[in-house]
Amino acid sequence: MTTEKKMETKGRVNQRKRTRNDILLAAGRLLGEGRSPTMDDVAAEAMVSRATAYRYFPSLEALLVEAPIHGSVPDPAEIFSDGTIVDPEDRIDALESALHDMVYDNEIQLRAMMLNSLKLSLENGDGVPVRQSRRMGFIDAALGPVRAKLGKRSYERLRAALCLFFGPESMIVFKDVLPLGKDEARKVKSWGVRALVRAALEEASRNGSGSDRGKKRK
Amino acid sequence: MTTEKKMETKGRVNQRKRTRNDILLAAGRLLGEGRSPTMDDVAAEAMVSRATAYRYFPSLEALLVEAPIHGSVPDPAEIFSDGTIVDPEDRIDALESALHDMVYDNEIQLRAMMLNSLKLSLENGDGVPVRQSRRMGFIDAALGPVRAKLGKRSYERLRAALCLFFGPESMIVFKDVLPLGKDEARKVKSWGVRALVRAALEEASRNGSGSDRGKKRK
DNA sequence: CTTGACATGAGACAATAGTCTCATTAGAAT
DNA sequence: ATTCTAATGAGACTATTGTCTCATGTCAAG
Repeated sequence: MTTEKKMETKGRVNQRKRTRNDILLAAGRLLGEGRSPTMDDVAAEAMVSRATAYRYFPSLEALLVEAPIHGSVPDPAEIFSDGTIVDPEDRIDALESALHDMVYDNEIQLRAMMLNSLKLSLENGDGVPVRQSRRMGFIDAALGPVRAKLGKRSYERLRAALCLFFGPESMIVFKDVLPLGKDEARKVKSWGVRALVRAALEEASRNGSGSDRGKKRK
Repeated sequence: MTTEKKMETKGRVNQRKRTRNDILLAAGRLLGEGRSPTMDDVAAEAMVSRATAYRYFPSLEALLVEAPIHGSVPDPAEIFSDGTIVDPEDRIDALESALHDMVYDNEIQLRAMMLNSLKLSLENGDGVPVRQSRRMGFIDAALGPVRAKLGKRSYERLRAALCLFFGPESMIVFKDVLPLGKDEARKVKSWGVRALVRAALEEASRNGSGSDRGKKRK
């Protein structure tokens, strides 16, 4: 306990980084082939022993969940670099459109990722897994210009609601439950995210301009 | 192959029914305690051998998926039977509140159900599984009074968007991705579904009262 | 009541997940 | 270059899933 130095920058850092990355790449490669690899498979593909793989990842699912998505992930900084899109609704809609294509292009990997994440959560039922996701950053980038207008609580509420529309989970709902095709799903999401942004902005302008005054009457 | 008579009504039907039910009840009991039981656990709880459990269910997951939902599944006809709640936003919100509790009370079963559905969709990648879900009927019941005001396309768009908020998938997003607690998730969803209903109604009243005229300018 | 088909129990078996120990290799500091 | 130690490899070990076989018990038709 007393020797609790920073293990992140201790020892042979580069070697560790390389090994960890090799394992993730190997897992991504196998997942990209549509397989459901075992830990032995991944270790062999990464030319690493199974024990080493377990030294870097606590479980097979934890590893697979972190495995990289192939297919280009759009860079929000790129979408909004030129200030051509200024209207908040349009910005959110443009982001949604880009992510919509990404999600449907990588449907199989994303389904595999969600499956592994669910397995993980069912195995250790106590803790919360907390899946990696970049969607919050994307939404922040799109909403940046109006963030100040909303107040913290209102902004976070909007962002959380938008998360329901952006992730691969929405694809599951639309495709497996409703079911709706890709284009129809896009229309629904476009309408929904625009309505939410509009509602948040209208509320803010009604209650006062800036900060958190007038939280909500309910 | 030729002796492919109806196995459903052959042999000791009652015994089979009782055994199957005992296993399901045992699984539900263990699940209700928040555990993630193994097949041995369920078999022991049902006072049945593991082999028998596998005779009735092809896998542990298949069993858990069919395990009974605890907590009463709210009956939309019951929630809205007395016309006390008339405002559309309030009706949707009341429905959401009831389903919210149901989803969080049965988290493990629902996660198991989603996991199973994902597995099926990945195994036979061609067909669409189409998961069973009652949420459409619930939403119809809550939205009934205003359905005529919206026009078919607008109504279906609203209903599809609301589906993102109502299902267990929203719990996944809020709990595993954001992460947000149960009460915070409830607030976000309450705000979101209200905003969507309001937006749909405002659009309708702006474009003309009844049917489908003025679909959308975009 | 007897009997035969059916349901079940008991347990072996292989595959995989995950843990642990100990020996070996190889990076980095000197 | 040598040396120390962090990183790795190899493999034993337990637990669980899912399959299979065979013996045993029990329901129900006659």
